[in-house]
Amino acid sequence: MTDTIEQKCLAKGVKLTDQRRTIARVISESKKNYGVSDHPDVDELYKRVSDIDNKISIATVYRTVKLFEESGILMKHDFKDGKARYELNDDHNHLIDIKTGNIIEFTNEEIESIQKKIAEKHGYKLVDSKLELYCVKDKSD
Amino acid sequence: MTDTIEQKCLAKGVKLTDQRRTIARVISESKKNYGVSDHPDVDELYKRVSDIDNKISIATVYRTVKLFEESGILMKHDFKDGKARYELNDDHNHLIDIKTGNIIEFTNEEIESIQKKIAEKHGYKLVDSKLELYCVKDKSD
DNA sequence: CTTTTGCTGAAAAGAATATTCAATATTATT
DNA sequence: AATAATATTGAATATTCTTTTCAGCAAAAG
Repeated sequence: MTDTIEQKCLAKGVKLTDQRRTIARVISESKKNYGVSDHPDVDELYKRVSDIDNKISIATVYRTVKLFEESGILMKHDFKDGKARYELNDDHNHLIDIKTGNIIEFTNEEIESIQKKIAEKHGYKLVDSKLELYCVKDKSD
Repeated sequence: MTDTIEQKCLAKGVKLTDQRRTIARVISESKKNYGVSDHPDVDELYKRVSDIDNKISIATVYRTVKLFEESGILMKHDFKDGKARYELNDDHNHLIDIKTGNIIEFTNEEIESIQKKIAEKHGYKLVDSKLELYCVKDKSD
């Protein structure tokens, strides 16, 4: 689960070209460089990618995030603002401040285990999940 | 929580015109008429609305679902297929079969209570949440 | 009843994403 | 290594979904 995108591509048989490797690198490093709650949309990814290689087209960025998403490497989010946002699919959840748009990431084993049980109860196997908590700052602070 | 859309609009001060009432009715009745897992997109809503009143424009459908969503009456979903889908905001969750697209609805009090606790732990109050389980049929059946 | 405000339909505009196509790069086959 | 087959890319165009503009109509306020 702590594999790099490159390792995940190898494991899933997704071919990595120079462009894809650059895009993968930008996504991998987005947290490191831009803070914990960084969820770049395609346009933002394109900007960051262009800083490294300005020959890469936005069409390739779209094609690549789609490819990575379909391979289960990336997770696509909406967060109610209309644009797709991408990040590594490492099974964490999001708490979204609906006033400010600020995003806090969290994981919770208890919820994960209940999710699995619910899937099983319906005759399914859980492959992936998405949990978003839309919140406002608590009065009592 | 079992109010009709009309009652919710009244409670929230959203004015109901004939067109909005028709759209509200179509959304309210979508489950009844089309099955439990019915999550119409705007185009589908427009078709159903047109069957009742073919003078209503698609612009009004877009305006109305946006209005209802912003008032917290409707919930907007994505389900990884790129188009917005709307349904009454009654706090249930979704299990999505990633092979067939079939959707099963469920609620779980245990998860709800953990969600509230997580929000509180971060100094927030939970307003709304969205949980999606992406699954495949279990081999053992 | 007149004025103001808001809603609507039709069309146009806008934004996000997907696709076409010729050029280039990669891989497989001799 | 040379050639043939296949896949990927950039640029431009097309498509899809959604929003906005604007003139006419309806509702509410004065």
